[in-house]
Amino acid sequence: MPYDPATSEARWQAAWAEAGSFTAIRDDRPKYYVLEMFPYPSGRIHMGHVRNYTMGDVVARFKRAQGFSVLHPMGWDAFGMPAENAAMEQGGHPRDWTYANIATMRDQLKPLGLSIDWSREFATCDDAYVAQQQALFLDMLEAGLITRKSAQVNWDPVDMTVLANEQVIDGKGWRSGAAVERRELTQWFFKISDYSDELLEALDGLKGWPEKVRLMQANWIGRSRGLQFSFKTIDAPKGHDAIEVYTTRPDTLRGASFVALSPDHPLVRDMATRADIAAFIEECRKTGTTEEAIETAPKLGLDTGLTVSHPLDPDWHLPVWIANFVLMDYGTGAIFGCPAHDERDHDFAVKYGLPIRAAFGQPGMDRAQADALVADAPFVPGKTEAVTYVRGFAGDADQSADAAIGAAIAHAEIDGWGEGVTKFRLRDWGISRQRYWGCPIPVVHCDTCGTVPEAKANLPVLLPQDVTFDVPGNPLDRHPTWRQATCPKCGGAARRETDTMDTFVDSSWYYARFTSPGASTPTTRADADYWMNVDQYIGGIEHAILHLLYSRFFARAMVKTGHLSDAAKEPFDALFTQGMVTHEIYMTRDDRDRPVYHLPEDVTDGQLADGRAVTVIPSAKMSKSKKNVVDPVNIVDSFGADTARWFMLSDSPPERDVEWTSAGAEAAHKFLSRVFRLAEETPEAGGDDPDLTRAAHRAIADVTRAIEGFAFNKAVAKLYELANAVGKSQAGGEARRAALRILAQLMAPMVPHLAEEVWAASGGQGMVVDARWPVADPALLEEDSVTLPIQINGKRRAEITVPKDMDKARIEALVLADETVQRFLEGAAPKKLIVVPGRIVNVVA
RNA sequence: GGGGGCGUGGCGGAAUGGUAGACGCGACGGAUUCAAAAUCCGUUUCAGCAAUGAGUGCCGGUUCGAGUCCGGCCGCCCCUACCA
Repeated sequence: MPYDPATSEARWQAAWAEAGSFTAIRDDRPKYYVLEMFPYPSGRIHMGHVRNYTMGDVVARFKRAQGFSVLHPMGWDAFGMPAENAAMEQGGHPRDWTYANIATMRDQLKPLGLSIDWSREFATCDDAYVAQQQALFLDMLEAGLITRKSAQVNWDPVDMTVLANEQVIDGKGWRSGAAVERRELTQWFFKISDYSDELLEALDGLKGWPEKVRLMQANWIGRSRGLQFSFKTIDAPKGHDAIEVYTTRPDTLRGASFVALSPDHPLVRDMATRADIAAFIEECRKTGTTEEAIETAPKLGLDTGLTVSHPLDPDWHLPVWIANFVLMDYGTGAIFGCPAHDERDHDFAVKYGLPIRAAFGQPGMDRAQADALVADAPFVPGKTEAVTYVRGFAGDADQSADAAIGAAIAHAEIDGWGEGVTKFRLRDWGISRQRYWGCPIPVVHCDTCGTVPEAKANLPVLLPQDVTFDVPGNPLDRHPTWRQATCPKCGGAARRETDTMDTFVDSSWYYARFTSPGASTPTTRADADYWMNVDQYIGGIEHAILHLLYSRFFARAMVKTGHLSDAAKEPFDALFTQGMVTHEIYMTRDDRDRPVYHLPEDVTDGQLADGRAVTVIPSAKMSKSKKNVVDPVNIVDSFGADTARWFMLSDSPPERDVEWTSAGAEAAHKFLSRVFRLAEETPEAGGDDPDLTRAAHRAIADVTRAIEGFAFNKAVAKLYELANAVGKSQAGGEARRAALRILAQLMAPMVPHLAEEVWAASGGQGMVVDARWPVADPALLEEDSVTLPIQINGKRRAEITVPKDMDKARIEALVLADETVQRFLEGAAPKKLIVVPGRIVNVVA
């Protein structure tokens, strides 16, 4: 019987489903919760999904075999823009589009044979999920975790919608192409910044997370210590007696040469009646918000004519400028410029002819030398380096910047003109979206009572079905009746909030919902307490910051609102970030020399069907635009799921990118066919083979260690070795079948269907999915004799094979008697002889 | 600018400070076949017929011994950024 994954994989999947093998149940086994980041239902699964879910499946099946009660669920991150875009482009309704996509993708995912408890499946757009997310929102609102405030947004005047930063391209809306405006809107915010310090401090405890991700989060939270103080203004408009500034470098205060305000600063706004200032603000607005634009934008400034007095010397007056590089939403929107020790300030001072005065110089420099040092370029040494202050005001002249900053803050606090402040880069999380396809924010606006939370009894607030997308703007806004509501407080007429929630909200607590997906509250504590935390979370590095940070915040919010216990405030014990699936890119050029890309399946040996040669561009992430995509469905159809799974795990370490090649896929399939044949064709003759038994137990130890260390590529290599050992062995009958059963068990987490075939063919009891993970016999791991390499002066020159417990003295004697050693020693005695038992011998001549 | 990571055969990649290149791909040779596919058996870091020599981006250091540890360069990749 040939290896026929098409029929056998479906058969085993049915058998597992029948047995309920993957239904997660609370019992007295230790629990293990494996979770892969759930997919967006875009319409088709891609190779990245296959890799992600295969890795999770290896862990889930492995832990299950080791006796854990495993929770391994799947769901859909189902709200979001693409559904609305599809409705706009092709008509139809976002809901229909989404659920149709989910059905398609579920059908594509199931043939992969993942050990998922499908009974827990949900989509974040399900009414039940919306209901509980809204309940959670109300609880958070009550707990003081949510606020409503005015914020600047990117507004697309044509589509009449708010755009995310990444949807603004060159200052234009990505869809409409219209120039994006900045608008002030009142928005809902989660008060994540209340947790800045805690979210930062707790990173240290996340031992199971990659260092890199913890660092990225720490940088994102961005804690800094500095001095906040004000400059007294002279002749400023009413209400602006002082300009508040924040600085992390108060030690350079006496090197200040100007004060600069953000174009959005309140003082600037109040002065916008002046034509030159209004024009300047307009000019700054025009500079795009894209990275390139910011990077290449020249420093622009406008002298307001105002002056301020220096806090250390009231007679010292500094000019007040408006500068395009000062951000309103960091610090106070105003800075003092110290050109001597800041690159931007230096550029600015040179351009506008402002003085450049050094606060410090190289150790030992005097004031003139220090000023000369900074004339052409700023002097910005590390904060721990010793420098000499030539315009200092606190602490010794010779000290590090760190010491001087501390002294400056202390000085300002004692004198009473400033205070030490810790600031964070992390800002509150704005969740209002002026879109239809998201979770409605469950509040109403009442003329009498103001903004009022919807009553829990009235949840869920569901989206209306009768909407169209043929006109720009939010369909909820223009719906004839949906907005009409009753105020839960006074019973009067009220208007429903038409903003929906950012889809990051949906994915910030789905892991908790999986512990009791049908509950009529967000979670049930017994289930959440049993299953949380997620023991192993697996997903892409692209979610290193936002999704994971929001989830950490949400877990804390759920603790505060009683939906999780304190132990779950860090929801993910261990995190693994897997690499991408890449493929070569095949390109030709059209008659106007524009690139034309070709699908891998249309290219054979570097040629198209019509014989034209393609240019091969090095591997990159699979993307539709480059056409370097391989559809998992095609692979599963032609080779079977196990081949796709095996390939995804072999070759490259899981955290690195893996390049999909057709040769590799064929090789994987060839190997699996060979394993299948080995199991089918077990000869009865031959009897025992102690070497094979040893190889099997060696493999148990190695594969177990490799899987535990997320080194799936190494586990695969060890399985090749065991399969090769079986193939070469003369063992027959039960001895051979015993080795094959071990092979089946060890391969089961990776290629579960084939493993069942091999298990059944070699006399395994029941299904391998229910077999307990094998344990290596320590006695079989020990070799009787060892081969010791002999190094002479660190170079390997010979080797000896000795019984494994031979004592050092006898080994030394054997080494010295060795022909090669004698030749190198030329009769002399060795200077030194190092014997590392069981490992190596080194002769120092 | 800031932060992080990585440099090992033709390729993907192995290697608790202890035989560099496991395992796989590719290539080459052979068996089988009328022939091919499939399969099986070999060889495959480089130079050399060989003995042997060289070899983990470059330079230096620590060590009996360095791909691995330390210092300095070079190159590539990723993230992040006018954050005061």
